[in-house]
Amino acid sequence: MPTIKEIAKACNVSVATVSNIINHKGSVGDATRERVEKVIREMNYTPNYVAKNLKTKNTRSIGVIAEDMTVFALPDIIDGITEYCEEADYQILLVNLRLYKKFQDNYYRDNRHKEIVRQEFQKLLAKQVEGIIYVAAHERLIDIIPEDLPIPTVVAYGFTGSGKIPSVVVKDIKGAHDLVSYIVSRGHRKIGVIAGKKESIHTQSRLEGYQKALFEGGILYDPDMVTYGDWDRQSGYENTDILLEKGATAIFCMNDFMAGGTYDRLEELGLHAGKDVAVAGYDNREMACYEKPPLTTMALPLHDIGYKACQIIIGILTKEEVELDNGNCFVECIPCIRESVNAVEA
Amino acid sequence: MPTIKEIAKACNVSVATVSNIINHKGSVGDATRERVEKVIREMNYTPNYVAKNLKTKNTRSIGVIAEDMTVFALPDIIDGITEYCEEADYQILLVNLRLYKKFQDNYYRDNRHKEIVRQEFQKLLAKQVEGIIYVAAHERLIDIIPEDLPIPTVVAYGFTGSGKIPSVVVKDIKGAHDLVSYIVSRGHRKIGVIAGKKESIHTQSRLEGYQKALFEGGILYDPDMVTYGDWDRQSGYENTDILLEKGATAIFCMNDFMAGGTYDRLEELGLHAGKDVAVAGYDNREMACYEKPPLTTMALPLHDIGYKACQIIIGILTKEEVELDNGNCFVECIPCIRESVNAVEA
DNA sequence: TTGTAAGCGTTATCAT
DNA sequence: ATGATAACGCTTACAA
Repeated sequence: MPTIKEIAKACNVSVATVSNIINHKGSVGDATRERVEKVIREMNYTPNYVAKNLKTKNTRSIGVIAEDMTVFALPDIIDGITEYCEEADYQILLVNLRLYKKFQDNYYRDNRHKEIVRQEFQKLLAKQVEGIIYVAAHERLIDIIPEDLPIPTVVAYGFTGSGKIPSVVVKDIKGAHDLVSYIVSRGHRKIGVIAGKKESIHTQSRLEGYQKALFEGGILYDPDMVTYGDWDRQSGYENTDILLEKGATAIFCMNDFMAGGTYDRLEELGLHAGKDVAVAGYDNREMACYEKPPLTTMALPLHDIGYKACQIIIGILTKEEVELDNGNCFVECIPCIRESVNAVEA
Repeated sequence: MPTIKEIAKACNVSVATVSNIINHKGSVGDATRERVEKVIREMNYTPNYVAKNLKTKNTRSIGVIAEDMTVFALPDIIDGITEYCEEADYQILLVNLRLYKKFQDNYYRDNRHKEIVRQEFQKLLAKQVEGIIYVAAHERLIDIIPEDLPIPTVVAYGFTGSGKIPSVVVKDIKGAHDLVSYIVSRGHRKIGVIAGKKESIHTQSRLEGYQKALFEGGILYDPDMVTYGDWDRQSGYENTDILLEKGATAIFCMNDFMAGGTYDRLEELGLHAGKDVAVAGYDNREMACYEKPPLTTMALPLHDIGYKACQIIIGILTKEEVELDNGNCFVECIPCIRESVNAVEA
């Protein structure tokens, strides 16, 4: 690969002139410009960005640290990041922590991963990225981001608690609210819920959304109508009976898998989802539209989360900061109304 | 961020000494080493990699060009790449072409994307990556890789045809063979197939595997027993009747979605998959294990494809080249035997 | 054991 | 309009 020096020599001009031509700076005569451009094409010259970056002290690159690429939310979030990067002409340095594979399910309680994260930040810093996006595998409090970083950081799909590090998260309260309001609008008054794990932020927010929707519908909130699962299909299956016994005509499951479990149990009981009992899920996983009947659910705005996170970080870099709500950016879910929530018969 | 010069000054030593200490080279006195290391820690110094890379002319980074991150195969492939990179201490520069979103379904017939690809290779070259992995969204002939690249390239999940650019692909023939052999071993002699699109490499290889398995089982190959779908659930549904009329006791669908369609039709007919008719899929998509009954299928070795691709490219860089079969590396599928293939009654 | 200095491929300042 | 040259932060002969 030729260098700018060789181009200069081949053209009998100085490197400064070649540099000016490449970067459309200064003023150069038309004749020399054409001559140099021709040689550049012929010799297939591309400027060495690492040299350029050293000199200009900007790399136009941002680091993306993913907790685990293979978790369902991540690809879409990263896709959103790459879309914004493409528009803004930034490059991405990708780090995949593979936390699930290394530490299993509750890696985030394992202290070993804190040190790993610290090291990765350091490496990215050494590579001179201009900002870092940390992508969590599921929403929770992310308190392992070094606070004294010389470059901006934002966390996508997780809260930071810190006022200094912006986070981009799902507008879960509104999502659940809208979904349950829809169920109410179909005439249901006895709406059971199969929640996720109690300590999950998703669970707490979605429960709040549920409560708001009930309130607006003038429906008494009965704490006994909410059961807790563990996000797995089996736990949806198991909690269904409890809710049915309490007279629920509709069941709001906090994810699609548990809704699938509810479908299973309903079928066993000779009941039909979307006919005898209304069922709604959350997340809009791939299987949701293949269930019978297709499951009404809330799609997570994953792509937009990534897009926003990137917008925020590049906004900080270019001083065109985007507005935040107390350090957080909330992104709205997209309702997927399908056939599993029947209208209740009068 | 301090530079090596500042560290040197703060320690009253030369930059060479500091450099030697950082890189564990040359010989330095214990006293100075400790003093310098202490200052490095105190001043929170990290070497600037872009300067280092400029000097040493290696970046220990490889470029990964993904046709579209959001396609189901990609995250696992990239996960495999990152795993190997982590072991080998290489970094990843990620480019997401977003081809599906830009050009819809048959983007690869659209000539515009060739120019895009060329440009991305050029950019990566400028960034001084040491190798490039091109990750296709589905297996097919990839003939758009520039041939005269100064760095090694490999394509993952696609064939190159060129002897110069290695490709890593699924051992589809064996996968289909093993799956169909299993069906045969369960006593089936009339095995229909719902293939994918005719021009797809996946379709052709899996058909060959099917034929081999029949041959080994001493079963006549009846071309009328193979129907062609378009990979979508609906086409599985539609082709089921044809096969049933021909007396098939088992149906091999070339992907899980079409197998889902077959389930749907069977249910309508009052038949039970895994009882009245055996059904097998391919790919092991997320929904496969949630079907009723859980679908027997072949898992694609996506993670291994990425891992291998990365191994090959770093192998070339380190001159420890890995062995290839005519420029290709074939990776084996993993059978997922579940409950959809019943034993035929005597 | 430690220091000096050249050089990696650029950009940018200042002359000419 | 063009050219010399210093500088970016580092590594690496080579010298001391």
